[in-house]
Amino acid sequence: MTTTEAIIRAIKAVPAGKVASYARIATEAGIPNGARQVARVLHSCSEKYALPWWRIVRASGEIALTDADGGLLQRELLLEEGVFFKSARVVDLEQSGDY
DNA sequence: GCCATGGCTAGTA
DNA sequence: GCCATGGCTAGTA
Repeated sequence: MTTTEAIIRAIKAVPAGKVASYARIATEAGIPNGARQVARVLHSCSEKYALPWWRIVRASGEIALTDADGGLLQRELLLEEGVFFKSARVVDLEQSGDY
């Protein structure tokens, strides 16, 4: 299994209504400091592998994408799943983080 | 705001 | 070199 495959599996394992950080996914995939690999996979493989890309946010809970770039859509998708927000672009990790 | 981090890939030799 | 990061620090209010 390649690291990319491991990352894909880790992303798919995040349940609806929850979010995970890039670092968390990287750790799950066995790449302790591989947050940027997760970013790369999301960028290039989301469509092909039907990844729940909207469930991945920054370690702070903040949505990484700009509103114009998809951040607005991400917020909508998360709200539909019942994810709690602390502010417009920041997920409440106490309630909706980890799993 | 800076910069270390790590695997992939386009593009050169 | 790229990438949808992360953690720490300086420096402002």
